[in-house]
Amino acid sequence: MAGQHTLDETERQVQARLGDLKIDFEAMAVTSNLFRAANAVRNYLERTVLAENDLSWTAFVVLWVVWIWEPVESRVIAEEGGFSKATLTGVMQTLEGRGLITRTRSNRDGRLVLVKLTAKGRKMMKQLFPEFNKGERLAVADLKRSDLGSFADLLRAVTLTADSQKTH
Amino acid sequence: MAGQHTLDETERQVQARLGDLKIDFEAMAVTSNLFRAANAVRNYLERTVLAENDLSWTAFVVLWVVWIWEPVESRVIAEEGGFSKATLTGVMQTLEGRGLITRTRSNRDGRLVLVKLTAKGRKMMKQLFPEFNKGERLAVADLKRSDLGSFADLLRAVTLTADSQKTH
DNA sequence: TAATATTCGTTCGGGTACGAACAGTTTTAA
DNA sequence: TTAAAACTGTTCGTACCCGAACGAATATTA
Repeated sequence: MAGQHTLDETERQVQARLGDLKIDFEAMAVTSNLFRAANAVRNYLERTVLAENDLSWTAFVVLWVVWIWEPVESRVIAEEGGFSKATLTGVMQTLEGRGLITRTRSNRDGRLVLVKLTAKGRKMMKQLFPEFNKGERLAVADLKRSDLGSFADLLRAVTLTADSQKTH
Repeated sequence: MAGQHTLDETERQVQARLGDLKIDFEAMAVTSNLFRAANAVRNYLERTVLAENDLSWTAFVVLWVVWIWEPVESRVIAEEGGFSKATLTGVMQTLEGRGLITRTRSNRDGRLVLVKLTAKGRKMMKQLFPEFNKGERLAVADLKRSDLGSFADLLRAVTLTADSQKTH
């Protein structure tokens, strides 16, 4: 997945196809590398820690959000995890079938569904999350420790900007 | 999708569930924000520029790689785009059906498939890519221009580290 | 040369992933 | 109070998305 072509070569090819149209290559490099990085980390964690527990990435995110904030409403899980309600319904059906979470309709507001972990789900997360975090640590192991904070800030800024565009 | 809970609050909840087990919260923040950012940018671009041309994210990536490097072998597209060969086959069938790409078996090596853009595909990319790049520029518009280079470098470093773990 | 191993793209099965349409619930307005 | 509007989670249809198994082609080895 590490692009085998150099950045310079790519820029030349783009310009050859667009004449002298102005392209923001720095922005292009950021988004391109953003997806390479996210994919690489995700694939790595899916193939190691998560595969051992037979969990997909999304299933893990759902379990994580519920683990931290239970009891939690479906809409919060979708928003926190960054996927649609439709996706969430399917994933939660799988997780409920495996006895890892429970869903109950709220008494206070009949539209809401409250999600909790079962004892089995809680036990799994207590063992799984520390291993997952070890994987996260490995993924950033080659970065300078002092860069991590500002790195996270840059990523947060991108998220805010992109999300704000969404509504306009 | 912007997490409505503060980072501090999340850390407290994690520690409450794990006792004094050591967790690398900085690594956690980086990977968590990495996925929020990638998702936010992807959703934004899919709903605006790509939706106008009825293209999925993956379909666009395939078209982009072919546009730049045609004629190009399937395996290169998969590697460059960061998805599996199985995924690629399906997406290319769709794109071929829409008359945007062509696939021909290589004479030199009968295992390889060479992919090219049709005139229609080329015309689409020439109009589409500049718009897509405008979206990329907007996504990083709130970052300091001088930070973009090092930001891309950090992302590249994460990719390299995660990919190298893959083989071990 | 002939058996073996490797590489490539496809197929298959199962699990995401989304927007749109929907039914049920609650809130808002008149 | 009732009609309209807003909100929540599910279903539906379609398109990804992956690992594993596969068949065909090429490379390697003896």
